Amino acid sequence: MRIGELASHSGMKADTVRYYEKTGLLPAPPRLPNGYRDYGPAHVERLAFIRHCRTLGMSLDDVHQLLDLNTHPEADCRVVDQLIDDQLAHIRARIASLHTLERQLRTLRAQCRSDASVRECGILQELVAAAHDEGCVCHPVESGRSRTCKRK
Amino acid sequence: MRIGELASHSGMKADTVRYYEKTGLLPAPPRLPNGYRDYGPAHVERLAFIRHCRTLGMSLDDVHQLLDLNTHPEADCRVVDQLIDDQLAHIRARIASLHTLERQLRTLRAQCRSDASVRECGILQELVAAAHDEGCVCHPVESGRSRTCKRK
DNA sequence: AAAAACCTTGGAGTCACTCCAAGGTCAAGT
DNA sequence: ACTTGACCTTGGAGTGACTCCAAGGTTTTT
Repeated sequence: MRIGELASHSGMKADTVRYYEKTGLLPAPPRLPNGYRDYGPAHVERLAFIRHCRTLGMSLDDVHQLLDLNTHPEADCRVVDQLIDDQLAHIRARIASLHTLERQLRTLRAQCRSDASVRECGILQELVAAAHDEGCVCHPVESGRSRTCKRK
Repeated sequence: MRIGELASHSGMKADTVRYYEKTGLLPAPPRLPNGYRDYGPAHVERLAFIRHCRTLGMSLDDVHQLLDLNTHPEADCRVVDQLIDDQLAHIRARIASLHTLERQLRTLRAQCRSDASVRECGILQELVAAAHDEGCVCHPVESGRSRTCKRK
């Protein structure tokens, strides 16, 4: 099996496969007489494993760890456990911060009348006001009273 | 105002400020006789604008566009509008995919008994099963009947 | 026989910084 | 006067996870 076939079989580019080989994630396969890489079922499987972990958001470092664990089956399962827990915590934090961001942008978006020129655009005025440190709609101060971006 | 003062005032590193200058986002300031950069209020303001946009998740390219728009106040406000809309769509897509991911990892995490060795770890078995293309708990096939990762 | 589609390598580019080395400058303390 | 330490300068390399390119070799298809 040549690299292109392996790649398309796994839904990645040949470049990516070569990159994984370079970083040691995928072992170098034997070569055909013409120098082409010649992959077998073990490579397909390992690549599928990597891809699956990647779709779960793991870093290549994480995947590397898991693959190493596979060769030390006597090790403690809690390592795997912890890795997944860390991943989950990371993702939950990201979701929370994206929710905040979405709320901020929604507020900002509501400032625009769309038929105006940039000069009068509520969004830009807000953004500039933020630069003046005057408070803005997207980052309101909870305890303060001046919640708008309009100056003074 | 020297670069360190400007940076700490804006909550970034001096390196970042120099990087912004190199990429043309922040205009190069005059220099003091000793060669140090000498910043004024205009730089503080522009940097605050950049920082605010960055906390809203915009790319430096986006920020660049907005800063350019500021110098063409007769342009159509819809450009700004569209930029924010794109940002919002982007963020919502990310949130959705992270939610999916979280569900997948939660399912995967539930496979582990924690007191076992790696050899018996449900998580690793699932991940390996995925590599066998056998279906797995984290990526169930909706219409199929074999929903578990156990072989056969 | 020619063209298209593959393969090889090495290296550069992406994004938004971050860090480092090697050196220059300046104010405060001993 | 001297040293320490904190700042500043430049250029360049490193990060993650690829992606793209050039320049060449090989295989398959037309």
